[in-house]
Amino acid sequence: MFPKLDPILHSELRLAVMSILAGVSEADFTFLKKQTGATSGNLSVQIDKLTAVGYITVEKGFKGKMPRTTCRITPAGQDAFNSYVEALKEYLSAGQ
Amino acid sequence: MFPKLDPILHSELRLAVMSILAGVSEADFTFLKKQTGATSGNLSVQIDKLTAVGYITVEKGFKGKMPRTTCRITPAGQDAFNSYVEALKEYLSAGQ
DNA sequence: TAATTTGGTTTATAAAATAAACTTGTTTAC
DNA sequence: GTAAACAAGTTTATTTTATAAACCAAATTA
Repeated sequence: MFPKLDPILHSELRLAVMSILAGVSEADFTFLKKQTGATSGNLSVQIDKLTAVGYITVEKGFKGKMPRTTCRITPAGQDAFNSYVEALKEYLSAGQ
Repeated sequence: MFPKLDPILHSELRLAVMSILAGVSEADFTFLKKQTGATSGNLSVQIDKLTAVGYITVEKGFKGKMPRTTCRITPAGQDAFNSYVEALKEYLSAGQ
């Protein structure tokens, strides 16, 4: 009845990051930080976790002289996000 | 952009319990255990948490000689559940 | 050149989820 | 009648997580 929710996605900040990345081709660290309102430390940790499971890729480069960390969702990440949305619907459609 | 998700509801088992209780007038411990597939210990703890914040009420009685724990959602619990669903939609509707 | 800001990472702490162990009482088998 | 198994939970302990605090290096500004 209740499908298991992917623990990687069932996290407020990681879900917000994935939600943003699902809608754009790429987003950098500072953009994600502004959009989510997260602290740098928390965002850094959660980006690492999403990278570790292959849901996003991280590219480090420079914008002028300043470091820039660019994130992109992977096909596996898109699939996982879609599945998570479907699974959640089972929970939210109570009593229907 | 991303609303804060109620941490009490953003938990797989508590959300499943609330989802069930949102659809019925009452449900007892063993029913919730079967439907969710949770262990007794975990279910007991999560029911306590939902009770502590006033999202559900618990009534202890007997069915014959056996103890019976009956749970019901409160109006505050219904409101919180509805708000949580709305908040989650903001996260799930990525790129739309 | 000193202070501040940017863009992060690493480490520490607090909170949560979960499972394992235990309790109390009941039913069933011998 | 009593020992074993089961029902319905609770309590406690352990493992993960989430989050914040502290830190760092380089760049910019005063």
